[in-house]
Amino acid sequence: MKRISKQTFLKSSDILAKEMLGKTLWRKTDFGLIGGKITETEAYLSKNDFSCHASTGKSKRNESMFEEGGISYVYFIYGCYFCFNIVSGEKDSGEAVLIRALEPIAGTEIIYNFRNTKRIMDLTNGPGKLCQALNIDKSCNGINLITSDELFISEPEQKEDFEIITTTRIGITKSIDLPLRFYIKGNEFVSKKT
DNA sequence: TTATGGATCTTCT
DNA sequence: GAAGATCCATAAA
Repeated sequence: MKRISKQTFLKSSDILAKEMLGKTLWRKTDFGLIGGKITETEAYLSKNDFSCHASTGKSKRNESMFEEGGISYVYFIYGCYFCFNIVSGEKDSGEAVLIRALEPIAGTEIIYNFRNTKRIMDLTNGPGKLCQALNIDKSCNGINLITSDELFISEPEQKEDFEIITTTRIGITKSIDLPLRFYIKGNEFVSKKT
């Protein structure tokens, strides 16, 4: 399978967020390889975006967000869940793309091991859910998504055309008016429509 | 079918 | 000590 070039990840997060739609996210587990098509993303910008974790400066928690594009940023939230981000832009810019939803395309039976639901729709349609589904935790923070075999991204097997819906982000309390959430039109594996 | 609140931990103030 | 880029069970209508 064909990996994404490093140049792609060096773009700014609002552009990268749209380009990640339709790409495939892979995760190696003890039970086999899991793959999913990225159906929903959100961009977090380095400037004038106060809901971005990097907006308050570098800290122990968000330091991998300041790496250069192509590194993973995983953090723990609300006491129970992880969220998975792809760092974008140049080193020290402090921006990232949050992956909010996937469509399972490989190793679906393995995902059922990690997720306690029977409905395929509920396996990966949310940031916390897809981290459970792919067994992503804090140990996945700071992984190089271009070179790693544990966690990486590839071009889809078949190119397909789809329309991108642009809307506002979910679950934040600052900079809520910015149109930085993107998803594939008509796809059922998104966390929320409209 | 929609609305609400609890779970539960890391980080920063 | 409080807030947070969430999820799910339970309650109400």
